[in-house]
Amino acid sequence: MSNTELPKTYNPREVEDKWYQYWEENKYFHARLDKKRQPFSIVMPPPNVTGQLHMGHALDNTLQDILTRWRRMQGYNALWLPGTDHAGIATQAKVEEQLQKEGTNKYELGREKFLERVWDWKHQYGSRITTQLRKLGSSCDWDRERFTMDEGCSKAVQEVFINLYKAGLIYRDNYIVNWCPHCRTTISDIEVEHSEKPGHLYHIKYPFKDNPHQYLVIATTRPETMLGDVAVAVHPEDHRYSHMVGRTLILPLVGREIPVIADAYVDPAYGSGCVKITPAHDPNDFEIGRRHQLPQVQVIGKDGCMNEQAGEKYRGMDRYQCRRQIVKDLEEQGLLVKIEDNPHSVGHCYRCDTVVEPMISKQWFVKMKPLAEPAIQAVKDGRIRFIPQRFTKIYLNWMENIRDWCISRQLWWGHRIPVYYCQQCGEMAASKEPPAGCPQCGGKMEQDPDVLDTWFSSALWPFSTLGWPEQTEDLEHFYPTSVLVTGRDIIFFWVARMIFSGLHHMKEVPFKEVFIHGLVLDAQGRKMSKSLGNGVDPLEVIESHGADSLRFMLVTGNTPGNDLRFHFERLDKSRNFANKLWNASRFALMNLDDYDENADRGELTLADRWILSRYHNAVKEVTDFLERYELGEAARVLYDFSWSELCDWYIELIKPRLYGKTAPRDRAAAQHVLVTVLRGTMELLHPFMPFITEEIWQHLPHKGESIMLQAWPEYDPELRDLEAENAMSLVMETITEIRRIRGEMKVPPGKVAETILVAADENSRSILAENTGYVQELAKAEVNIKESLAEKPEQAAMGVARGVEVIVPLKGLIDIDKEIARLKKELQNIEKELQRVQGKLNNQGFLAKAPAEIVEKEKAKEKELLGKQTVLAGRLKMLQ
RNA sequence: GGGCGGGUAGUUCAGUGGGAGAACGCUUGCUUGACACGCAAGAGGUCGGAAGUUCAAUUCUUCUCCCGCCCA
Repeated sequence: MSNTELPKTYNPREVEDKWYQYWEENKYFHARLDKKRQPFSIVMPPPNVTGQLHMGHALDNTLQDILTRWRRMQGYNALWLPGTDHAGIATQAKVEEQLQKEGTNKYELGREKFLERVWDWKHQYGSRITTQLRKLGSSCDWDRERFTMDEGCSKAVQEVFINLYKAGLIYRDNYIVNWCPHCRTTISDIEVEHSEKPGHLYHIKYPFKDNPHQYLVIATTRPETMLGDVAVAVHPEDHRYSHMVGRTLILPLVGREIPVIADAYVDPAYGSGCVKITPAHDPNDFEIGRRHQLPQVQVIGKDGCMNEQAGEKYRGMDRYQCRRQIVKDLEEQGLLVKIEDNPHSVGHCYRCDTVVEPMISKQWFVKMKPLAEPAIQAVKDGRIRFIPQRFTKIYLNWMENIRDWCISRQLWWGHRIPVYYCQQCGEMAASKEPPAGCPQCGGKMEQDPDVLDTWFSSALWPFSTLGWPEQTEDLEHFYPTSVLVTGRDIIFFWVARMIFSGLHHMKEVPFKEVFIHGLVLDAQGRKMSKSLGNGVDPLEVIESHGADSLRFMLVTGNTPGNDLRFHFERLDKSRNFANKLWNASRFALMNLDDYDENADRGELTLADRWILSRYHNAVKEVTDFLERYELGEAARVLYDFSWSELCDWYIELIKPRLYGKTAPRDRAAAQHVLVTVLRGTMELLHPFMPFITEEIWQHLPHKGESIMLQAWPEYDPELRDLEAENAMSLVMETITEIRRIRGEMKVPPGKVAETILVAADENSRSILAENTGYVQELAKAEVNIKESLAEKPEQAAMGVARGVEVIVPLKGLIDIDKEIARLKKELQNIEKELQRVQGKLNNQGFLAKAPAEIVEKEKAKEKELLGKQTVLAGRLKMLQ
């Protein structure tokens, strides 16, 4: 392809799929096990198998891909292991929805047929999200793709369950759990989201049995639960009530006799100081009930409606309908004292937002204390490090206050609990295979109908995906993984559970570092959600702006751990950047027809030495920032370097040489430096923008099959050339000064401006003398350098750059008034600066205590300012 | 109630114990042999408020106000 045929604007759609296919077909993502090389491994947080890519995934996977591509280029044996999650409730709910549309339901189908339907669903949609991850450019090892319900992961789940069961760390108990009446399953404590809701506090009279005219007033937010009351509690030291402890009350509407008990849990200041106790429908009451051996009366059923224990009148009513009825009935009987407004926190199901019903139920739990202990230790002693560090505290605080984990779910889709119950004697046995018969009586055994919490299997992800419980080579080489990248919203759900699981089953941490990122919010700062309809579809963005732009936008202008608002303007910025890179390369290619790497080259010029120095500075900074997980800063360095230094200056500076206005050897040198720096810049940018960098790199002179297999650019201190940087900035500032004067004095763009540069300093003079070409070319100026100038032309505009007087004679063109105004303003600024600097230099404390180099710097600054002031003030005087 | 994050240019956000930055927007001028998704020049900020530490604070400490999140 002829290079000059490259289109003017970069079109990502034409190249992205092509390169992804090329990479994947050539197995460049595949991590061939190589024990000689240092491993770098990441396991991908598995998205829901039937889900769709959202911005959160896009961010999470972009970060992982950047780290993986970078480490791979650095020579690590880099593995990024992808996979999907079976997502119990979510997936089951989708299939149930489907069935409903067909006019049937899972019960009609039966468990087996239903599960077939879910697998069908999984097969139909399971590749959707992985295809979408490819669109993003994810360089994960698809040969090792896993699924939480595949054979290996399922084996790991069974193994873990049985291990924990045998160790006494899994138990079954009748306990108060969170029940979602909509999802019809239990959920764990962290799956309950609390939110403040307007509500009421109802004050109700509970009369004494021995004296119906005497009563206690209790306060409750949920009057419907009174049907399940078994006691009224007061604080033991509450003198108002303590003498009543032991007496009996008659529960209104029900007529049940219930005792007055004393418990320190009661807050005497809340409500009336008397609390009704409903062990079956409140976690705190449950605990009190256990302490006092009270009965448990369950009055709300699994459908969220009142059951037969609620009494004939209320039975079948929905809990809220019942609440209204109870209030009405109490009022009629004169037992309702008052109703107060009382906003309070209500628990909702994280999946469907239904108000959760606390309920007593026989469920499986993981005993957390013994598991949490080592997990706390691993983070405390630094075997696992959180980035940013502040998440350490959040993690520890949660781990230290952890409660047992309810792991059974009343679902069909998931890992079925590997426990069998004897139908005859009730014996219970945990086993991978169905037992032939009861070990006690030989009776028939049946498996527990419930499945495990989805997070139970994802907790094993870092080792189950590497082959555990088999002792595979992958496991040996890649475990523990290097870093886990995930959102701050699943630290508890997932990160914490992987840590204790890894420590318990592998005896080693699952990862050494946890890189936490924030959430992608909409432009107004709201969480993107389906119900709000404010989500931005990454695939649409990729379609319109390209995956590289999306990726670049997601990592720039953001700090680790902080949320990120999605602004389309920022996307444009990234797209413009991609286009800039594209055009810089297009320009390079238009001037490389005769490029020969081994051609006889002229000496490097100042511009060459300068850009090489700046490039190596960028190499160092980018690498350092990546090491520190400052991905946004690394990207910023590359953006600034590419645009401001490489494009705006270097390319402009070498144009005369490329256009053959100087010796051919000079052209060859310019070509060489341009190719070197541009190619290196593409390599540095490749982890961030994999597609466009590959496309450009392939067009540039190169060796090798793909940019992604290139060695990461190495910082060469030999090429850092501070002298060149210094000299170049004098040239650049001089050019800028002339341009400014031209602009302000309205010198026509085409007109060459005669310019006198007066430099008393010999070094400056020689730098300018050697580089007049640059000034002439970029400032369109005819330059005349002088050591001093006795007679300064009156019809001229003037400025100072680094001690060099820049004089542009403008006979007939100059607007003296304008020049005077400008000089005055500049002098004012200088005055202000001088005041600050001299204030410091006159301060004895500063001179005595500040580091010598700082003092020197301030002195140099003062000198420069004074020089500038003298020149400009003199000029002003002359014009006035 | 406890914890965390944020408050910096008109807007969205970086950043820092020693001369306040970017993008977009704005003003002015440019079809300059890569790019108008561009080039050049420019205007614009008491870095939320108060006190303290320091030679020096936008940056560190304390208090305080506002916004957001998490936990109880």
